[in-house]
Amino acid sequence: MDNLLKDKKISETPFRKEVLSIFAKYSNAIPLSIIEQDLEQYNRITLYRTIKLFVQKGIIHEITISGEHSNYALCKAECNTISHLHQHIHFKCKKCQIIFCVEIDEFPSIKLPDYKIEQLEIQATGLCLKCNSSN
Amino acid sequence: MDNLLKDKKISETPFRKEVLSIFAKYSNAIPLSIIEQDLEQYNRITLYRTIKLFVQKGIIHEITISGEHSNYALCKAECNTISHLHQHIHFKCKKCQIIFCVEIDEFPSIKLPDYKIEQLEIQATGLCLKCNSSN
DNA sequence: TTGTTAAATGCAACAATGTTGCATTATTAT
DNA sequence: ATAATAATGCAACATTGTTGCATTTAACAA
Repeated sequence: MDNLLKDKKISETPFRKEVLSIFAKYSNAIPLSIIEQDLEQYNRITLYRTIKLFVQKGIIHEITISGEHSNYALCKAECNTISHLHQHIHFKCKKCQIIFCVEIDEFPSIKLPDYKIEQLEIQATGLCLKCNSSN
Repeated sequence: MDNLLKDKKISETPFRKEVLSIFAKYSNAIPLSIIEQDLEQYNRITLYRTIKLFVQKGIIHEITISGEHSNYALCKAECNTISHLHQHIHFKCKKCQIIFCVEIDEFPSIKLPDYKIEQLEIQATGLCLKCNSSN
């Protein structure tokens, strides 16, 4: 985490470090509005550029859910610049509204004759661990 | 198709019928820009309201893919106002760039202990039937 | 440590996307 | 045909995202 920016060969600036620390603080995926809110030195333009760069470099990945703004979450080690391939799904809890990545043991595969499937992205909605148990 | 608007209990207007006919014309999912382009009597505001209404009424569904504008496609019969549950996945071909819904026989299920999964949405990328065979 | 170079930042200005109030027009149901 | 209701489209605005450019900062090498 500390050397993430150096590892990805991009300059370590206070702004980028602050954005990273915000991602680290949350265990779930967050929208730009949360980052904006939490940033000491907030600048809309710099934030857009930072997010774009982080996605490109495989530091974070974008989670898009219909009817919602994009959310972003830190990538695991297996991500790289070219593809964001995950052994996790994106889960949105209907009750607490929180969106997060959930690791799963058996990632499903889909058979589509004559197609070549290179990547799968799975979004699930329902009740998360916490909300499901407190029912 | 002809009675779709009446079935959903919303007024049949020339604008809505034209939007519907554009969806019918394409077999794949389309972004707003395509609809805009194809409409005789285009009005940005009315189009937004129409799309929103169609999604809400289960006439079309939104397909969101990271880094792209939303695409929309006609819903199958099994869709309703409350949930857009599909036995299909959303596929984007990396070569021809076309996004479409593909029916699949065995829709995967995911086991997540202590979670309650209510809906799954699957996006795949790769090569479509056409582009894969012409290689 | 300091100076040089290359990159990041932030302002201004703009482009695109999405929303709302309201008067007008069209559709629906009587 | 007419009254009631809903859809449309304009104006105005809000939000989201982008670009050029001058200034500042970080990285690197002397």
